[in-house]
Amino acid sequence: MKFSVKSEYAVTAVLDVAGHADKGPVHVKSIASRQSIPVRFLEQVMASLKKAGIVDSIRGAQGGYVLARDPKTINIAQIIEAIEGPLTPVDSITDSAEFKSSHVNGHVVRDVWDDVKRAISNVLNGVTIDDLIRKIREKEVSVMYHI
Amino acid sequence: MKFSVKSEYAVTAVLDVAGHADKGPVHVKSIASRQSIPVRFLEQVMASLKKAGIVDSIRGAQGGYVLARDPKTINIAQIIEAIEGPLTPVDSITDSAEFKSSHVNGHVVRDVWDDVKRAISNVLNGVTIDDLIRKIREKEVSVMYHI
DNA sequence: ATAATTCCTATCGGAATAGTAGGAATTCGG
DNA sequence: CCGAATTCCTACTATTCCGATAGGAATTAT
Repeated sequence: MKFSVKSEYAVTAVLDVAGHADKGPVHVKSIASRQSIPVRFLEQVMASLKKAGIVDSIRGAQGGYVLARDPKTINIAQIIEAIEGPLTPVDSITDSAEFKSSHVNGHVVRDVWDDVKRAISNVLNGVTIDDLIRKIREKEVSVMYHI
Repeated sequence: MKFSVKSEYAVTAVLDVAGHADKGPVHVKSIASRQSIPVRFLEQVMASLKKAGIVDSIRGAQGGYVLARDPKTINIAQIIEAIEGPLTPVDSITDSAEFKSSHVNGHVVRDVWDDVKRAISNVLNGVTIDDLIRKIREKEVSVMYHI
């Protein structure tokens, strides 16, 4: 029921990279300072994102990170899975035990849990990085006018 | 993104109590053994459920727990909130900081988070104990025929 | 060569989870 | 009225996870 800060960082970071796609590879330090994320921590996040094939890295001086795919094909579910592992890992604990499915109770409860997961999954799969980038641009424009 | 075992226990226990409503107050020990939950742990769960007004307790010998309300008016969200506190506690961490809403990024991400929470809430609020009891009865019947 | 970067791995403190434990308070049945 | 059965209250503990820090190796542009 809680979202890890790490996932939040991850999405934010991907957005940041996407938003600076024009100016060449984005390095961790600048993402970190723009988004106020601990640099050293963000490094790890980026590593996971890379392993998941969401970003690509360019090593060495003037290196950094770049989106690995079209923002339209990256959704939030993928990012979160990159960080926290499979979103529906067959629910742990009470799973192993068939002896438990003998009390129908447990089974029914787990059905509810599954419904919840499905709901989460739907939301998360329905939002792409591209969607969010657009939203951000809109907001930025409205802020400009506001000044 | 994870559900605590405690919440699972709680729902299961409420179901158990509801399912034995006829035979007078249900005591923790029998719930625990039927549902294979550590007795001492379940005690605490029941205490929370009581505090939340979901069950009532009868103390002393032959005491036990009873549903405090009509099963149709108890939904899963209420039970989980009884255990883990408010389901949407205005999202913590990045909330306090207005300095962070200056990067629009964070804001957009939190919007997604909110959508997820709303989705969870919808599912959980939409399922009552009565619903589950019915489901259980159906399954039990089908099991009977299966024998 | 040097500086800037990603990469790899280890460590750490604090919080949360899941569970255990002791014993007080209440109440029923005999 | 006694004793067994129960809830109640409070503290403790062990393990895991989370957010973060840290050291240094590998890579590469300049």
